[in-house]
Amino acid sequence: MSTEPRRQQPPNAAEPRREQLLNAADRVVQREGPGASMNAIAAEAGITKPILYRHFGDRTGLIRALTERHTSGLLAAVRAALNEPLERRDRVEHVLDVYLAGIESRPQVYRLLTHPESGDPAGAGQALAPALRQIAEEITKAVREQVDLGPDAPLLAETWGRSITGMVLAAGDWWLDQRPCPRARMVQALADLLWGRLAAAAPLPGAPA
Amino acid sequence: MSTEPRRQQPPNAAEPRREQLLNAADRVVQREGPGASMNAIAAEAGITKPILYRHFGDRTGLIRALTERHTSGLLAAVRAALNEPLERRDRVEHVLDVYLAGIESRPQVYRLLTHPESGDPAGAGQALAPALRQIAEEITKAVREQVDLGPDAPLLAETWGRSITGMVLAAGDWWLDQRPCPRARMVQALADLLWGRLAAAAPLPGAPA
DNA sequence: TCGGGGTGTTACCCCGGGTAACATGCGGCG
DNA sequence: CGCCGCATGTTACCCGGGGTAACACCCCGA
Repeated sequence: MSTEPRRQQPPNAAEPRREQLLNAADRVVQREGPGASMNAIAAEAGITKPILYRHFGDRTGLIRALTERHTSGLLAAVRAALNEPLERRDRVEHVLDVYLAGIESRPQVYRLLTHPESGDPAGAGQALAPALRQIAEEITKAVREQVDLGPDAPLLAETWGRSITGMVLAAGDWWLDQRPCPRARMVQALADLLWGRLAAAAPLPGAPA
Repeated sequence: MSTEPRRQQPPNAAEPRREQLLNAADRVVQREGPGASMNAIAAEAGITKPILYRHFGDRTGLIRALTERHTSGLLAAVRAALNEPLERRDRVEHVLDVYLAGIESRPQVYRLLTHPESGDPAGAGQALAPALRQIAEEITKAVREQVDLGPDAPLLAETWGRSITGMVLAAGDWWLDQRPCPRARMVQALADLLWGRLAAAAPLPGAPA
């Protein structure tokens, strides 16, 4: 490290240091996944650890900053899709498509977003990473505002927000890993599930009702 | 450690050592969550690390052994519920109830089961822990065998297996953390979602279709 | 000219996973 | 009886990763 001629990028004063560091972190995470070490990130930035800690406090601070950077895009896209003036089924399909397209285009970033990253002491092991929790809340809000669910509405909206997020997370993860079908078909499969196609389908000959 | 009179449990030769060690690990995990250190587990067993490594290879080996021990129960319960001779809606509710009851009764174990635990090198960051993947396969199988879905059946069954697992994971996790309602109501909310209640509900006054 | 803030370094601590090497107790067998 | 082998156990260590202390430098503005 110390023998190198200091930096590839000429000192670009226009870009604040913090951004440069995040860029470096980004590169490393793209390359090595969310488990990248602070040393590796520092090395990529051409510096040493303490500087990272000065800027971000601790590792989770860095990861959070990095996450927020990418979250905004996906979150905004999902939010916009949720409010598209379309027939409900079309709107839902659109949301699903936007989400899947988002994770498809930057898999490593997606891993970062979905990684619980935890290390929590004793207790709340959230199954949904913060970025996903925001999406869940977005869905909850949309359900609450757009659909008439009677007196149970608040509970149902919250439950469904989490549920749908978890459902799409698991399905998207598997889809990204296996690529069993084109995106459009995946969207259909998920929308069909939400539309009760499983519940409505006829039973097979030898099976129970 | 070394000053202790060696062990509480009298040497019960009938129970193979491995089981005793797993019991100790179990106790620690119940107490400290899935992040428990090997040192802590060894201490609980009244021994030191190398013995653990002799028996389980590495940490993931230990965790896997511990997981398999608990998985069988929940998995068997879910499988049985999936084949209960009931009306479909009742059967689904029963499965949901069995799952929620299972995670409710032993939260720390549940954390263990759902924790991806990863540390995977570059790539497949499975959103579903192995134990949950087994459940997903169980659901896939049930869907494939019980429901007529036409030519797309294989794809739909696999997609839905993962989807439903992820959905219930996320919802169950949140429910366990917040306890927003009794279990029976949660079961209803989830079954309603699968039955397309979101899709079928009337739109609210000011909202899009 | 002096001070202070941002940038940088080396060297260290602690902890947790994982291992090497050595000790001990005990059952079986020549 | 004596010896072997094996499981059980130990101490002491390595390594890598997060995190920090202490010190050095450069530049700019009062």
